[in-house]
Amino acid sequence: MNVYGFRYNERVAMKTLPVVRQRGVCCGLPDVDEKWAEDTSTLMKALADPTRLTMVASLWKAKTPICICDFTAGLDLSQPTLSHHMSKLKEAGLVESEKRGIWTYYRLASAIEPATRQLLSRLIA
Amino acid sequence: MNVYGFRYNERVAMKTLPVVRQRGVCCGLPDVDEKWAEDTSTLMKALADPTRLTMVASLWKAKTPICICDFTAGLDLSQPTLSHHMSKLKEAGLVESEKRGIWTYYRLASAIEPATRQLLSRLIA
DNA sequence: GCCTCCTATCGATGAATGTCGATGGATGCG
DNA sequence: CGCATCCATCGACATTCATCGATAGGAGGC
Repeated sequence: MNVYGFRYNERVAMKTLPVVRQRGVCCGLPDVDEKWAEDTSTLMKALADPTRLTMVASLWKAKTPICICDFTAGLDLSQPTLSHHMSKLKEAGLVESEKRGIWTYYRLASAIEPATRQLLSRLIA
Repeated sequence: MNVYGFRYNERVAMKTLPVVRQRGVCCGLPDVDEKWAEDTSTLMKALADPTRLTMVASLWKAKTPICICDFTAGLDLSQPTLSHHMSKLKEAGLVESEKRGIWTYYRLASAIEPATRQLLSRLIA
């Protein structure tokens, strides 16, 4: 027996893989916080699209805010689609916008959590 | 004019947001590698689910490989669903498996790229 | 005041995804 | 050999999602 509740067969696998364990009995799992999983998956979903990743990376690298029309010129997608993606990023708290004249300028949200910011730096840089 | 191809209105916004720019002309975007976006989004997709995140975190924290039946005991989902999620993680290269007896043991893939591993450590720890 | 441009929203549509029950193969126990 | 257990796969289903065209509102040039 060990901390996981199953027995090892020392002869065959003293290493890592239990070959003999009680059938029908499953071992305990490490504790994983449910809320963490939910929240993190939300963030991952926001980043789980090449277009949105490109947008985030652009805003990350650009020193100047960018508006939708710039993306329509650079990416091969329709304006509604890009607007839709951007609004998802905004909803995820990754991006903030400001309207000036007829343009809406987007930039990385200033309130991004440090952990998330570090994640992005790992991801992009 | 600046490097992005638009003019600033110094009076109103000498800071960051261009208010006057040439209509109908969109500026250049920072270069974002297309393959990077594609590959990264694939990884994000693999992690964009609470169940899969829980699985990865469990394997990350556990010092011992875990089999599907352990997850069925701990998570409130059917065995086919968990098996399906695990195969997605495997397909993404995050997880590897070994069959011993009637059990299939899963663990974090040893070949995970260092960058990805660091990402996970940021994410989980 | 009219026209042009930028953008957000709506509705539709096809694709991807998460979930399950059923099934079958593989393994080991008695 | 018969039976129980673990697991992967299949088919089905409902939900979500990415994308587009159409549209409407807002802002500015002329």
